[in-house]
Amino acid sequence: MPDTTPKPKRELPRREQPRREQIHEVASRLFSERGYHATSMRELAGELGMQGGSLYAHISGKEDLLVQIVNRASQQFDEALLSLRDVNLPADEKLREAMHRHILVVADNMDSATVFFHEWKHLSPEAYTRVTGWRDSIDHFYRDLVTEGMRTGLFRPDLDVKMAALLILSTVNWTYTWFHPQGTLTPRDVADGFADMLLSGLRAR
Amino acid sequence: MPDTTPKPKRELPRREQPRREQIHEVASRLFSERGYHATSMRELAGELGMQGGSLYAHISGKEDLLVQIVNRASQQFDEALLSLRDVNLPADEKLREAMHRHILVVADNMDSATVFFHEWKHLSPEAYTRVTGWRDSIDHFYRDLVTEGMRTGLFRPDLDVKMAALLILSTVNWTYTWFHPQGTLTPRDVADGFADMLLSGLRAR
DNA sequence: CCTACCGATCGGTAGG
DNA sequence: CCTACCGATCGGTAGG
Repeated sequence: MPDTTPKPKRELPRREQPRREQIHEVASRLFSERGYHATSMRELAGELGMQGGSLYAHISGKEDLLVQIVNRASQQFDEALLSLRDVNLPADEKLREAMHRHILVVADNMDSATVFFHEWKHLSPEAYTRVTGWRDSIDHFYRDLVTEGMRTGLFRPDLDVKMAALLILSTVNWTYTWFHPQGTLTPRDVADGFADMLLSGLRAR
Repeated sequence: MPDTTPKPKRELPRREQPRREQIHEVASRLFSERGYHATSMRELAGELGMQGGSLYAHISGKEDLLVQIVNRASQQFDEALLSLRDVNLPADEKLREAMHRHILVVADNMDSATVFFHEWKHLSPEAYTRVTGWRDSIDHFYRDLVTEGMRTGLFRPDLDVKMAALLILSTVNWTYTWFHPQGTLTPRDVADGFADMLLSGLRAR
């Protein structure tokens, strides 16, 4: 298919993002702060310095925007975690690394992550199914990791795999509610701290 | 003509239940399924078998409904946990009990809990402040619990109190996303399983 | 990207 | 609790 996108009359300065990228970013912020349905296209346009109707020169509709945000978030989780599958690491170190990557994605995309966790249920059936597939694959990743740890003798042999995976997922996902990217704690700090406690337990020896 | 009215998905509102109670219940369900802003007062009225305008004979406005739901949820968390403060139990057993109560509140009010976690940021300043106060007091409760465990030698002496409290809170709060009250796992199962793993760790001895 | 506009629907009210 | 209605605002479109 030929590219029918109209060429801009002049090159934008390099530090300026493409308009679509700006829209994505501002939409993520507004959707996360006010919620998807509570954000009007006119508010979004206003923050971008344009009129409401002008948005539709760049996007096809409001739902399209939500789908984009959620899709890109899923994709980032996917890339971060699934590439770890084949890495040759002991299960405990792999867990630490997975949690770090997982938290990094959340921390680097606090807005999209919030939208992702809050609005994915309200997507159209098609997009909904894709997100459900993502959730399953991430869940599967952590279950496999736990299973491997048990098989290699690094993890307790009596673990409930499903519950252990849920325990891990809870801690990394919930970061979207409290983490402050500008704070003193880095994603590395959080991942290391959480992984240590999860691996060794709170109880004194 | 047969009655084609769709039956309510959960429990049939009991006839002797006050109207306000029914409204609260249905509103919780709709707000949790579709989101607060995406739910119209006419949909809510429809599910209750009345016309849109008739709702206002019972409530003062839509926001009032949200405030009620969030307030009652906060209250239930408060009652469940803060009464544990003065109970004389070793820290590990108290942790298990606190997690059980916490998860029980979520499990018994999946809809309100979802609304609570998703919409509290969108409340009016007054209600927002109250919820923030609740969050702080629950956070405080878990931090005190961890501190006590360290002081009495039951917990590792090198714990980061703040991080440990966040770890615990993550696991109990996140249950609102995956727990199924009709499933085979009971809140007791989840609390015991999670508490065991948190206390003893995933690592083999 | 703007102006001007569409039908639909929103939360809420008046009067019964 | 209903009927009838309000002004406001919604997402989106046409034509430039």
